[in-house]
Amino acid sequence: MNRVFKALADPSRRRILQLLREGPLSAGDIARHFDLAKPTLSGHFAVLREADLVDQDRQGTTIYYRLNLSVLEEALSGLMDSMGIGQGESRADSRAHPAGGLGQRGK
Amino acid sequence: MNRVFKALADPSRRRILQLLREGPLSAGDIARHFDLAKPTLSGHFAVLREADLVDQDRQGTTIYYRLNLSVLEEALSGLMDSMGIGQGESRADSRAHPAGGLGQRGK
DNA sequence: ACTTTAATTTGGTAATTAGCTAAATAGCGA
DNA sequence: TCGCTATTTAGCTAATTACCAAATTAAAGT
Repeated sequence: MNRVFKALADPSRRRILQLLREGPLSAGDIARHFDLAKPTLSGHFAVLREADLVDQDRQGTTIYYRLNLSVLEEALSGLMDSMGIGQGESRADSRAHPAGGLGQRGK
Repeated sequence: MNRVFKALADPSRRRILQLLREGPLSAGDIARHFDLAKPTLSGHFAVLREADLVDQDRQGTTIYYRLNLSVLEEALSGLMDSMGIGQGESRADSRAHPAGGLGQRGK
């Protein structure tokens, strides 16, 4: 879980996860979206894999990465719970935050 | 927003935010919960302040830190949206994640 | 066996980070 | 002003990180 937040700390890695949201992509496909050398990207993939945020899946000579959404969800959900975000009768007199914060979002 | 995720990458800092959830605490109060030197904690406070995750409020000789929940909420919410978490008809054939993910949580 | 293509591993550098001790600053009360 | 308490700033080190170019591995096709 710490690894997940460490992984999320880098903008390139967050970007990779976003790209993967539409479906699996090969390392090369992803690389095309960045201005970084492939080894650099490869390093980012390794971090994401170690955080279990993506799964690898070799197919011939190309390797596909697939988003592991549940791990991300769990980490985020865990943090939110530990912070009392989500449904938490806004604890603490920390100058109550108006409204329209998180909670139940979207349609 | 990048600063927020960078700030969240460190476990001590996440812990500080959690402590602050119950209400404002002085630097010393917080320090008591850790096995770290005060200057080290002070550094963490600075990171949290720069990410705007906490506000400072001097009162005499002691400085109180107060959680800025809305900034955290916005960052998390932003990431979730960009990832399609929350209400997103689980896009991508990425082996649909069973159920009970995030979404609308809590009572 | 050789070549090509896709991606990773290796090895190295510069920048950042987390931690420390010691010194400085800030407010307050005697 | 002196001294006390609370916290930060300064200065340093060790570890980690992001990046790259060059070399290596892996899978296929010729």
